[in-house]
Amino acid sequence: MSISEISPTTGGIVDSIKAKIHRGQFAPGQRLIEVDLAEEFAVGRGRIREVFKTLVGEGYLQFVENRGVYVRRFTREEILEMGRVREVLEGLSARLAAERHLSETEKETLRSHQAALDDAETNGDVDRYNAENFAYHATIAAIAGNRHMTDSLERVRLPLYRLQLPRSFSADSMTRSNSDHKVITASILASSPDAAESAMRAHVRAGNEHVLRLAEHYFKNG
Amino acid sequence: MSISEISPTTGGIVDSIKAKIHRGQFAPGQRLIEVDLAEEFAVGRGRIREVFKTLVGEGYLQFVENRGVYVRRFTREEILEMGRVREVLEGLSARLAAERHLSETEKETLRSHQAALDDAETNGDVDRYNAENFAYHATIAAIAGNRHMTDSLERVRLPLYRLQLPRSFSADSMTRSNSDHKVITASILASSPDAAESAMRAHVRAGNEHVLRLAEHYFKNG
DNA sequence: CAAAACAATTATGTCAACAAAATTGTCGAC
DNA sequence: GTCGACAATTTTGTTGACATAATTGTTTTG
Repeated sequence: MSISEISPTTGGIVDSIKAKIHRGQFAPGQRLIEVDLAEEFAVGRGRIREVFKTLVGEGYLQFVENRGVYVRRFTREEILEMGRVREVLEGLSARLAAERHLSETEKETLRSHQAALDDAETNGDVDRYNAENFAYHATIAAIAGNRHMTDSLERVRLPLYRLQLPRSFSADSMTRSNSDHKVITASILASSPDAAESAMRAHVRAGNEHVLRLAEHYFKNG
Repeated sequence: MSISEISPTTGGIVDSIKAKIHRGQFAPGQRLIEVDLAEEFAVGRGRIREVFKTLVGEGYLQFVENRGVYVRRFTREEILEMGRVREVLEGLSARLAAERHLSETEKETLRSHQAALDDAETNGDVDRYNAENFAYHATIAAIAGNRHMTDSLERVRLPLYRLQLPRSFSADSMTRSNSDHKVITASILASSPDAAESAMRAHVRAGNEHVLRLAEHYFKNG
């Protein structure tokens, strides 16, 4: 521990808690205690309270009167609904990326991410494929360059973070997923917005069906 | 003013402030003062502070350190970016509505909204057409029945509230807008998701171009 | 008269203390 | 041993006070 800990900004605490939720360190349904976090970040309870409200507004936490806040937990139906929204937003992401005139470095970045996916696929490395999959979609969104789209996407991606562990690709589904990726990558590089969007939508739609096969205990009320 | 004002819930204050922003009672860029609102709602400053943070998380307010919060104000570029997101989300709304098996009362509701639009159009009543336009899109979203879609839509609709006044239809643009509506209505009633989505997207895209013709002073940094 | 320097006011940032509610733990009746 | 009633503890709700920063108003100076 450093000698004099500087009090972190409110935004810093917000990001820190988000990161813990992303990593699964704060599990869905878990109750967060004001005093514990106040001590951890060395700030007053009021600050933590405000941080909680911000995260409620952003959809990360759920508030219950006189009982505090919980990491938000979704029902299967909610996740399927969010999946449909994600479908069109990821589709837009691919479209916007394809509409832009890509710089040579952007093209190279996209190609390298595709290469990483290909590599993970041929090696049958499911965990690495999963991680690269996240990075690939993030890269396309970054190239698309529409801040409000990425904001909206972040919200409907929330259930993915806690579902990323059960999302284990079989060798078969990994091959199918990556053949989608290849089409999307080629469409973006070829500046074909229509093709990029429809390929991405089909890709996300296929992934959403995975949710139907998950056991009940992953969801709220189960 | 009532004799004894009961202290409202945090959620009630949140909704009340949202409503004032929708109505334009709190104008974009306006600074909101903690003590004033604390007095108005008869609660402590802490409560107002938490309400502010929630509204920041939901995108209604902007926070500046040591200077409080302001009603969020967008640049023209931001509004155009949000317009593209709105395009695909409204498209999804129309698609989902068309995919559902509508009850007879739902069909009747949709038809009556279309009739109201037609009536406003033939009478050349621009203000009423504008109001009915809002109601029409809300009705389709309600029929679609995807809560997360409407949440996402609400966020990207934010600039519309403060732009609804300058959005004055000419007789010509009103006719064009309503001919879009007729296609959308028919597609939903005919259970044609593809047609409904593409018609809605074209409709929103056309409306977004309106933003390009607005004077600079409507936007942030202008 | 304009502009800078200073003072007064206003608004936000932070914390500590107390009240109220919920949760947990303990004990006794059956 | 299980269940309910009661007590102890924990956690959240709310307020007030004080410190700090920003804004406004006033005065002084060139």
